[in-house]
Amino acid sequence: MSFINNSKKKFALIDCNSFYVSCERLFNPKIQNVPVVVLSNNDGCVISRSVEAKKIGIKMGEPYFKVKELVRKNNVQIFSSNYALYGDISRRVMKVLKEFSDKIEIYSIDEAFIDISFAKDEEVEEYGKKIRERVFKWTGIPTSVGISSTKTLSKVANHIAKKNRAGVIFLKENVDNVLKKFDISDVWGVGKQLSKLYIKNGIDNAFKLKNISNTWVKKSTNVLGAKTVMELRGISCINLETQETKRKSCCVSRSFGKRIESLYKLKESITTHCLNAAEKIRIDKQTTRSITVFIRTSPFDKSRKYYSNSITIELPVATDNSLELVKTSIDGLNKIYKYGYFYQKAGIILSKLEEASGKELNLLAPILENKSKTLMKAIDFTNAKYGRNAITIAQAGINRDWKMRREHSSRIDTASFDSLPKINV
DNA sequence: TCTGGGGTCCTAGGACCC
DNA sequence: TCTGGGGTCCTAGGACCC
Repeated sequence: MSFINNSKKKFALIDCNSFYVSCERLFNPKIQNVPVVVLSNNDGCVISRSVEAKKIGIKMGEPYFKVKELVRKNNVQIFSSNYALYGDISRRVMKVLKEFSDKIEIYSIDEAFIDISFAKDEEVEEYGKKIRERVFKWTGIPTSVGISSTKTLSKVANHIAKKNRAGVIFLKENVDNVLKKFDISDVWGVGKQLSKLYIKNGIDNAFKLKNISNTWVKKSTNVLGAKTVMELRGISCINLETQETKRKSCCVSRSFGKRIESLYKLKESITTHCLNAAEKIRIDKQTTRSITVFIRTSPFDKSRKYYSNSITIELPVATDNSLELVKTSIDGLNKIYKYGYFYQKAGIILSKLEEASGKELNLLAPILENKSKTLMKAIDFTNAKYGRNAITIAQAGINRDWKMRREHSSRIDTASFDSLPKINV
């Protein structure tokens, strides 16, 4: 089984350039050729940068407050993240890509692998160009395309295509010269820790990694490390995941706009997160058997004592019922809350998710069960129609002064008519 | 003053069983 | 005083990804 002939495999990785920035640019002609940055939730960190912003020296993941001076000096355009918009544009991009191959793996919001093994070597680059052109024409989003015989190598190709602004890069044979110039920490699957380990052992580029011994890599890392090495050698062992599988856990968490102390406010936020998570799993027709509640103070604040704690509660019967989940999570919160700390973040994780179709063993009351199902349906319907949290429960709070900051939102939602720009004629 | 959020997979080690 | 060995299952925590 493991000796399939991979020599003719071809993976194309299509990755949207500065995706969030590109989405904002779709609706704002004024920000086309100027430095633009999109911030994470709470306007915390830089998570997307235009080419111009990169040139100025704004780093990925940098806290916003650290680059404020740079932003001011260079008149950088700032946007709070707008995931409703990005999600919608992403679906449109993926729809276009599906026309090029039905063997597609949507890997993240802004990138997808497709299998184009059917293309001949001499046609591949042309094909890549065609993909780029059509995505751009139909959605307005610029992309980079990397093509090679393994997913890891197509990542390398894509990285180079982005850096060179080449658009399309096809890495065929003789990749060694490319790999020699490819930084070890840029290799897909090599993170901070592995980089450290490799560099300590003199392996500082992808070529050296490709040539280390199997025994060493297996002993020093794990199966994933070994797979990366094989893939650099052109032996495909990370398959295309074409099936859209349901999630196995569901986490909803947020940092607060300002630190909070009171149990009362933590309850509001945990309740809100719980309602949102419950709605998410109901949409996917899933139920949960385990809920984790966690709270913590800021890990960056050295002037105060750090506190972080979590509790996991197993549910006797798998459920998707908001009220039940809220009640359970609040019980958990009561157990881990400590007075006297300034909390920065709270969240919940639903795990052990199951298909909702499975029979629930609630002997007590099928009637009760039905009633609550109807209620959940009504809540979901109303919230879908009138906006998230249109219907909520009192415990989720009304003021919510802990809500996250979003001071630079473009307020565009391509999936909602209400937020379409108004034109005066 | 101000540092995101949501996932997956792997492994070591404990619990348990015979 | 001496105190097996091998197997499975589960979980917490770590590392990685975007």
